[in-house]
Amino acid sequence: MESENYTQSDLEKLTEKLNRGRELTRRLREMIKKPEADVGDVLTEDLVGKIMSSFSETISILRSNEFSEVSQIVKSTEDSSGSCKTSSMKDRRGRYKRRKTLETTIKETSTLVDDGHAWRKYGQKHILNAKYPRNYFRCTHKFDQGCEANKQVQRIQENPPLFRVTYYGHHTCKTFPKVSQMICDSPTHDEDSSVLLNFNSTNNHHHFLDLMVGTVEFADLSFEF
DNA sequence: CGCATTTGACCCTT
DNA sequence: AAGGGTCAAATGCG
Repeated sequence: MESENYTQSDLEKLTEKLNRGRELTRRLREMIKKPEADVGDVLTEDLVGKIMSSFSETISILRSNEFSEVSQIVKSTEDSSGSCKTSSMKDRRGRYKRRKTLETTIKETSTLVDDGHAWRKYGQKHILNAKYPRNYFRCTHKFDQGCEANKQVQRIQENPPLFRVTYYGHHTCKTFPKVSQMICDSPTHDEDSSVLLNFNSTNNHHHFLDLMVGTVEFADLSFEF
C-alpha cells in the first residue's frame, strides 16, 4: 500500500482509533478469559461492534485520503447542483450528483434502526468484493419538500449481524417523525434483499438521535410485532 | 387505488 | 471498460 500525505489531524485520529480498537480488543480478551468476571454492563456483542467500528473508521480515514475526495465528515455550504429532475427524464438515468461536498456520516450498527425519518428505497446494487448488496435510500420528502438526505445501508457481516449505514446530506424536511422504520435482514433467509418493517411508535423518537457508533440501544424502544 | 419496493437498464466517474 | 449510483416500469402491499 503506497503512502499518502496525511494531515497531523488525520494521523492523530488514526492513532486514536487504533488505540481504541486495541483497548477494546484487550477488554474482549479479558472477557473471554474470565467469562464470569463482572465487567459492568458491557456485552461481548457490544464490544465486538465497537471494535468493528474502530476498524471501519480507521479504514474510512485511510480511504478518504487515498481517494482524496470522499471524507468521513465534510462540512460544506451547499451542493451546487439543484435537485431538478427536469427535461427528458428518460435518457437521464443514472446521472447523479457529485457527493464530494455533501456531509457524510458513517455508522455501524448490529441492529438496523433509522433515525425516525421516512426513507424510500430507490436502488439496490451488488458491490464488487462485497458479500452483501448495498441498498440506496432517499428521503421520502425529497420531492414534496426538497429534502436532500440520502443514505446507504449495507450488511457487512452475517453473524453477528452488522450493518454499515452511510448518510449523505441532512434532512431539511419539516415532517415530524412519527413512524420509525427498521430494516432487518433475517439471518434465516438467503435472500440478499433487506426487508423493510414499519413500526408505529408513540413516544420514543428521541432515542434515535442518540445512536452511537458501534452499538445501538435497543432496550428502550418499545414497539409491537 | 395509491404509494413503496424490486430490479434491470442506463449513465456517470474513475 | 468496470464499478457504482440512479431511474423508472413492473410488481407488491395495505
